Amino acid sequence: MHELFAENQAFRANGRLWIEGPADRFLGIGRLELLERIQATGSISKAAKEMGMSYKKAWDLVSSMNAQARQPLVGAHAGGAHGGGATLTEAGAAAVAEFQAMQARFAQFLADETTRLYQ
Amino acid sequence: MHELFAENQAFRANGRLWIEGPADRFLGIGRLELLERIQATGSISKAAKEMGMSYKKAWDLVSSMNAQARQPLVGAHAGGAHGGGATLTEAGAAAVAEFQAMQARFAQFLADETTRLYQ
DNA sequence: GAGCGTTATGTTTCGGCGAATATAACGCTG
DNA sequence: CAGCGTTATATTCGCCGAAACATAACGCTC
Repeated sequence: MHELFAENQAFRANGRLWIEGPADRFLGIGRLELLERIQATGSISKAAKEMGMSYKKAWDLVSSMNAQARQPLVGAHAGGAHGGGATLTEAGAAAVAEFQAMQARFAQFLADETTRLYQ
Repeated sequence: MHELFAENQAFRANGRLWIEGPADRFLGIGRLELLERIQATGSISKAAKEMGMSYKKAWDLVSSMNAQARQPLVGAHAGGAHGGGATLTEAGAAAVAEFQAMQARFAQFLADETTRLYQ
């Protein structure tokens, strides 16, 4: 394949990976990062702000994930001590861990394919 | 992970794969199909029509690929016997073959990951 | 009970990308 | 030399998905 490319060896394999259900996307790289930041901040709105995403969009994503999973991945409540908050459920933490592992295997796949481009 | 999903086992790993250069995407599943159809029909406009794509978009894609490759992947000429036409160059045929192989490995990766979701 | 920051949800606005349209040139055929 | 189907390229139009905006409710604190 390297024979095909213009001089500099800056070509590489890249891609996107996700898990999808019958109706909708379930988990992808963006949703993963959102879950990670909800875990870190204890808040959907803080997580959204960190990612430069509107609260509404973040909430829609959380809603989609919770609707598709057998158990909700995120637990949230309005009002109270600091206005409310959100936390990852046990199921949410498990989903994060498993999709991180899947992402890691995908990164290795992409690295292998990039290597193969030049061998 | 299966513990997480709602009843029916309709969840699966899915994704997109492509080769990118320093400035732009070089080859993806859409560009691959376009090249295959150019090879089959001998025409950019026929290939575009088969894919429900405007000629302009198809031509832009061909132009992008030709610009990034050391040798053009598609040779085209206007006028003549049947108005003109386009064919895959030797480099184009090689690119198609190699990216098809990469796609096949990716399909296997996705199948493995989908299996893993339920094991 | 007023204030705060959050969750929760609907409505409106906007920008970018693809689609559609337009035009020219090419070179064989009849 | 008129006609055809194609390549080649610029410009305009339209739509849809994302972003922005708006509003309500919640429950703790002071």
